[in-house]
Amino acid sequence: MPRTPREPRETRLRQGSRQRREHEKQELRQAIRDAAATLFETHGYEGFSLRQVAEEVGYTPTTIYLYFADKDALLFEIADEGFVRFGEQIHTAAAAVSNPVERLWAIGHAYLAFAEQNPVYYQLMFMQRSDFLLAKREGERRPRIDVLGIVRETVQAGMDDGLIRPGDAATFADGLWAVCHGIAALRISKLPFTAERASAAADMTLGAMLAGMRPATG
Amino acid sequence: MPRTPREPRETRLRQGSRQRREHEKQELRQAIRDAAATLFETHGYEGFSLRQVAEEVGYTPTTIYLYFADKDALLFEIADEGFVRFGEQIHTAAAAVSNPVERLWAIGHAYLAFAEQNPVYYQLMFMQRSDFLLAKREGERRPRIDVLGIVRETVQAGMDDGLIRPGDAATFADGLWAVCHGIAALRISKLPFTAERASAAADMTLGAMLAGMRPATG
DNA sequence: CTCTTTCACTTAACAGTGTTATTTTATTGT
DNA sequence: ACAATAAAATAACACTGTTAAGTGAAAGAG
Repeated sequence: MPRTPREPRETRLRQGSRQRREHEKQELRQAIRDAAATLFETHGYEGFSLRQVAEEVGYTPTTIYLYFADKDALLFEIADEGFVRFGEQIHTAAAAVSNPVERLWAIGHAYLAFAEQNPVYYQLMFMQRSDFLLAKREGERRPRIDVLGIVRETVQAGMDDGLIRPGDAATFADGLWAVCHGIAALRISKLPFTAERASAAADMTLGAMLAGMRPATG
Repeated sequence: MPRTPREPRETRLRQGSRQRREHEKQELRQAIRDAAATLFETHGYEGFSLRQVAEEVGYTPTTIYLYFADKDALLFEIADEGFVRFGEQIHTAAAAVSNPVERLWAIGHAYLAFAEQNPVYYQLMFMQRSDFLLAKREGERRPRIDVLGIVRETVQAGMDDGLIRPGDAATFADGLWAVCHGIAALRISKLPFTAERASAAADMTLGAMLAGMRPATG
């Protein structure tokens, strides 16, 4: 039989109560986060309001500040969820293909698919608040997502394999990112850029770029 | 001697007065427009406020509404000035080169130069309020600027000359626009995308694209 | 079981924003 | 000098994010 601590029952009760309260707090925090996410997705960046979130979740606006530092912090958490989803999709798409050039193609299309399927999130993450892209979370050092890193490594692999003309892999990666971002951004902006047109432009552009990146003796 | 009209002096005075008043009105309108433009350029899209414009120009906020329908109308006029400046720069750059492929290169660099030199305007015109791009002004039918048209025609000319692989000129144009917009947008977003890096990416990307667009037997 | 402290939450308020209806002021026409 | 007209200002509404102060209930200590 183990020795009984000094105040076994009381402390246990105390801790249980604390735990329960903490749990409830996290639950409300999650509820706010969820309400904010859906409200953001329907109303968009400009129409997103803290007060509406409070209304939706059934509390006064000031209560939000007990769980989030300010509007930006809440917005950042929404973006952060988008970043992990984005990262997963890019990663699985990249992992499915071994040939570096084909992998670049797959990454590009996964990128554009995310933008097409989550336009409001893409807008937040890469257009209105691209500063979030580099913002490090509490404690973490490196930013949440590193698409550019994956692309750069893949380009480098292609160069090593002789599939891509030698050069600065980082610059190639920048260019590929710019191409994808450009198509995604034009598609999302309310220009007469239909899904078909964007898709055609993407295939053409990525194709031309990857073709242009081939070694001279191709 | 010509016959005197019924009320020569009075009507002339009347007209003069009216003209003067109308002139003053246009002057104030212009003053508002100018103040708005500079204020917009310093404070950016999000920090741009009608009330600050009124303050700057020395009137109450409501007076602005006697000259502009609403904030959007004022913003549109600012954007519109940007569009004409942009159009001029693109046009002169395009006119300086005859070879279609070289002209595409020149247009691309003129595009990026404008974005680099007028980031706040570019942001308004092509990022935050790209809907202005298609909005037709009072009376005019077609939208203010048609970069895509120039690019498309140049691509078509390149195809006709056998310098560009046959295909859909519109899709090629879309792709080239996307590339430029992507680089400009990434550059403007506060990412660690220095001017040199953007320039290198631009040269590489446009180069690869134009190379990839060459006929097969190149 | 009572008292005190702690904590979640609300109320009230401030400083802004765009926008509208109403009222004052100045200018013009008769 | 007086009436019509146009320009500008006041006051107000409905919002926004955010902060300081107050309230009420639960938790901890004696």
